[in-house]
Amino acid sequence: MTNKKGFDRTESAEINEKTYNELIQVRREKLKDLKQTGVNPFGQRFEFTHRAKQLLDNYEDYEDKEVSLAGRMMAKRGHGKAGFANVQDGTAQVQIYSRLNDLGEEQYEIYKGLDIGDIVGVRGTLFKTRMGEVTVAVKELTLLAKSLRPLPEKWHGLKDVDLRYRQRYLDLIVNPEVKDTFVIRSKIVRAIRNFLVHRGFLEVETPMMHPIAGGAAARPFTTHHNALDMDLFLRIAPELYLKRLIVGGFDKVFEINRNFRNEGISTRHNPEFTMLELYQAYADYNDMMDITEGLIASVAEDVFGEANINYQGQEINLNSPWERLPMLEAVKRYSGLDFEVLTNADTAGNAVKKLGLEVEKSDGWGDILNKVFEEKVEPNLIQPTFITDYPVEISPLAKKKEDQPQLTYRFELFINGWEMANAFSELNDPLDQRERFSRQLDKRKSGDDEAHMMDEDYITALEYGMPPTGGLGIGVDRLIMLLTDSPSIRDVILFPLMRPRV
RNA sequence: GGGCCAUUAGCUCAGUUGGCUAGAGCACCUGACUUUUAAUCAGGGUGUCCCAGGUUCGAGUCCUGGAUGGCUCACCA
Repeated sequence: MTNKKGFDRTESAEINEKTYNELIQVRREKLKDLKQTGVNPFGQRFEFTHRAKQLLDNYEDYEDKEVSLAGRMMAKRGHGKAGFANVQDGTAQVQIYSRLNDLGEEQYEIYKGLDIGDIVGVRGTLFKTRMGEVTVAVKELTLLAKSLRPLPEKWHGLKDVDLRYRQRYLDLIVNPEVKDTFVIRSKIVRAIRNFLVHRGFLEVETPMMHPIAGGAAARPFTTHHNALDMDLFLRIAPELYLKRLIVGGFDKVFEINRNFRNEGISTRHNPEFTMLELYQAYADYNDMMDITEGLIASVAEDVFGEANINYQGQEINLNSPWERLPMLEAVKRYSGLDFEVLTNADTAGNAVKKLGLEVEKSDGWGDILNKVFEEKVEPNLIQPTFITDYPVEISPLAKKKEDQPQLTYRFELFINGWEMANAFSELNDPLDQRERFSRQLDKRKSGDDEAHMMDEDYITALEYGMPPTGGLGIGVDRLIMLLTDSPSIRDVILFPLMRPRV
């Protein structure tokens, strides 16, 4: 502010300053004072000997020894010529005790001027107070970064969910359980990787920008490449690229990465979400059930030490084996309708209308079956359940069953009523695949903009020959919600999509 | 997109049937206090009551429209 040459910047800064509220202005004044006394409010690298959690957990090892640590000041209690404060680093909070006698006039003045939120480095000896709290008696204090804005309230934390998502860094600073959730998220993803790598799967990365959005029924985001003057889609699934790799001779591959779907937002849907997909040559959907069961139970064991979990008050037992229930049987069990008798779209449609469900003219037998399933069966599938043998109309990439060609070797896994995984014996007949894509194109023409596009390049790959293959997709965010007992997908995504603030 | 709900100080929240100059705690400022811990004690209120209209002598409060968010339904994993 004293720089005469920077006239414009100085002036606008001063105008801005007037609009800041008092709390921010006070901190800016302190910043100015610090600079004037020759203290750099935004310091350099600080070498510390310990992290807070180490000191708390192993107090006996460090008692009366000199330690140093760095972190953010989260609370401050003054006592005249001495004071306590809490410093929070990446591991925990530890108390520090600063006395005028130990620090000297100059440093103690700096300490007194510190605000909650400031980032400091301290060096001193470790002791326990009368009340038994592990504390660093500070000998030397270094300001590493001045904080110019007040933190949210110390006792209630930050509750406004809008602010929590938009300013996740504040959420992480003041709500410790949020940090825990994301640490667990990282552990879960690592456990998945370990599980698969140990079983010989190769992690690969396939394109996120697709000329044709395929591998799922969903509306894509569109974008544009300028140099090629080409429209592209953000991927809705990596499936077709991973199967090209199976054609190419990678027998076991997986990818954990983002998919993008241009659809509604809810507590279980974010436009970008993390998907695990894996493919294993010479395997089928039964093998995929074994892998799914093993993977989820083992991840829970790895991260929590047990496979019994509680989600929002609901006990869920992830120990294998899980029920494997053909869709036709599931529908019979929960709706009373027998689709082995209702063998065409008309009779099935009439029966379903009696249940109060709406049927479109374009719906085939399989679409109608699926509607009944979603409406009557899904909400009942709380404990892990594999629903097997999906109708061919809604499974354009799955191999038909040899004995029941209206069905496919496909399953979905349901836990807590949610679809958690989707898998099938992959369709490797290029002629059948072309036929399926054509049916999807018909659906597109009749207004279904989630139906599959024709992918000639993928069919060409199949024409070179793809071994019989089992493929599996698991919604990683939902798995994490379940395992961390989080009610909203936004609680397990660091920066969920939000409308920008005006 | 539909329905319901919310929006008041930096944060967490009160605010009655429409009625004085809009409140509390934390945070912040001044002073006291050298083992406190939601430190304490004395003093200080820092505000576009989400926005724009309207009704009224008078609106944080009632009405209309809008913004943002939450829940929920629809679509989807």
